[in-house]
Amino acid sequence: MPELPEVETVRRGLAARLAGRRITHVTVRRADLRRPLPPDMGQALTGRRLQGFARRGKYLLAHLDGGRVLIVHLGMSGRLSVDDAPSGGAHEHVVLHFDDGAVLRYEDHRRFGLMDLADAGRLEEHDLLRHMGPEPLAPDFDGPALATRLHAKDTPIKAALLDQRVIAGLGNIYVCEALFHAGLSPRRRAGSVQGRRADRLAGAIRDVLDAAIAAGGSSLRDYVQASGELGYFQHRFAVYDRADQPCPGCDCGAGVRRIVQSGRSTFYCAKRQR
DNA sequence: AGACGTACCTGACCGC
DNA sequence: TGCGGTCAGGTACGTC
Repeated sequence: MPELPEVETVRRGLAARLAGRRITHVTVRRADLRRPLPPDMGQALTGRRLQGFARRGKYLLAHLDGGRVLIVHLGMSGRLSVDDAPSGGAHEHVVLHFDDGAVLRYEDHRRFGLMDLADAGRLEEHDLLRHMGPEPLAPDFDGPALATRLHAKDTPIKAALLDQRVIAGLGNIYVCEALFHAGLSPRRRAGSVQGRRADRLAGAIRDVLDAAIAAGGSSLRDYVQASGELGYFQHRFAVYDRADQPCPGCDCGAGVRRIVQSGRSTFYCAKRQR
């Protein structure tokens, strides 16, 4: 689910509501997510103040006073929402209570998400983060930076962009959308995306992510903003989940095509994407 | 190196 | 109404 725009939207919502608040109580109802929660997590969090929220790719990073960082990944169905009373639902796995009465709930019905603790000073060396590729919204991300990552890669560009070591934060939706806006076929060899093609793709990635963040992300099944509101970028998809429908501004007779690459659905327009 | 299948887990949906 | 099959925004592993 949650790809970079959804995690970024949640990050902003949590920062606005919880930065500076102290955690007074932690309830762990299920510790077996994709990997077990750190056994000492409740103890490590209780009494700590949340200094701020950062993001690396699809990972949310909650910085605590005392120099530790709570790392959260939402997997496919993870949801972080604040201010509501705990629902007590079957998939509410972790609940944090704050000194001003706020309640942060982590729900994840598929349990593909994870949480871990790290030292702030060595965050970049953490196993989950150290192999991650560049941030597509960083100021120095551009065509040449992307071209370097793709150089000599003998795999379809679709698969390369899903690889978090190549570029951080993209998932199935935004890869499909960015390739459409760049006019590049998902089947094209990654290594052939150089020069002006790489410029176009880097720009398309940035534009799609910016637009999705501005829309509060894409709500398909599980995703909501930290406030509980839905995102609405799903109404702007050009190709994702639009098989057999016409793509915007295109007179291709066949419409959007769905194929399967490395086991995942890919949506594209065979006329406009080469 | 990379392609591919499989696994993790639950729920929604579709056809019968 | 129920059942089986398929699919889903992610990632990690083993095997060829």
